[in-house]
Amino acid sequence: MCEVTVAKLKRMAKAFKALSNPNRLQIYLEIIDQRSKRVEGQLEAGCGIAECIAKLNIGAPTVSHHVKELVNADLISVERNGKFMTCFLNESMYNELREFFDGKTLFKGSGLLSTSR
Amino acid sequence: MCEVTVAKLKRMAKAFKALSNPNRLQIYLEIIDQRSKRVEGQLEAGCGIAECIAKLNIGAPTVSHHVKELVNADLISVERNGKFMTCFLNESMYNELREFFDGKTLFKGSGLLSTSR
DNA sequence: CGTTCAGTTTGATGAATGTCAAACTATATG
DNA sequence: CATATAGTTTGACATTCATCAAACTGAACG
Repeated sequence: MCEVTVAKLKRMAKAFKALSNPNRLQIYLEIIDQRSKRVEGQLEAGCGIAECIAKLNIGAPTVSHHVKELVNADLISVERNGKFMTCFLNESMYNELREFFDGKTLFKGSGLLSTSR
Repeated sequence: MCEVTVAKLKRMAKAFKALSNPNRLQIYLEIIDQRSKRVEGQLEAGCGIAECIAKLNIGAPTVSHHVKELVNADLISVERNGKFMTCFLNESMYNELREFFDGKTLFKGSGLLSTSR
């Protein structure tokens, strides 16, 4: 009965870990920002990785690594667009995170801790 | 103009890091859960650390360490109550996190990445 | 005061993390 | 094809993390 709950907990922890590095968090925010521009009209907005490399003061390999971690945590997805890579927000994960802090969480009152293991 | 933003970003990253460990996340959830019970009537509910030690399958020193990290990230506070320690949710941080995923974030459209440094 | 219960502090240790430089791959373009 | 641009992979390194056992502190209680 708590199997789903434990799985969700681990997924959440993984997402939080991905957002726990300031540089990665900035990349994620940039992607959210770009998405809002897409909503404003243009279809395929997305966020170029090149931009992140240019704007953050860390090297390209590190940005590449961070983006991969965001993908791995299901927070974003990446698509090749010719020479460029474009990042897209994973809306369902974003919603899951929002609900987590909405007080509507499944965990609430579920006696979570008794599922130790 | 972005000083506040960068500070908030770091604070958020720190909070996410504190929630990035499954055991710590479980402790945090237990505290949220206990808080809801307080709202239901009893005044000083809170969450005993002893309970966490009993319910999680990690040792007391580790729980103590995790609790300290949650406090350090401003997610909770701890109070001595005779022989026991009691944990309380930091509501303002909880709200800050909720707003973060509400689309009402300050970061949005603020050209965050150009503040590299 | 001695003991017990609740939790902390102090090492120690193996694992994971963030970063970079160097070498690599893939796409576009002259 | 040669070159440039965008990004990845690999290997290395210093730092941080999660955990534990052992020793400690602080409150209650007989």
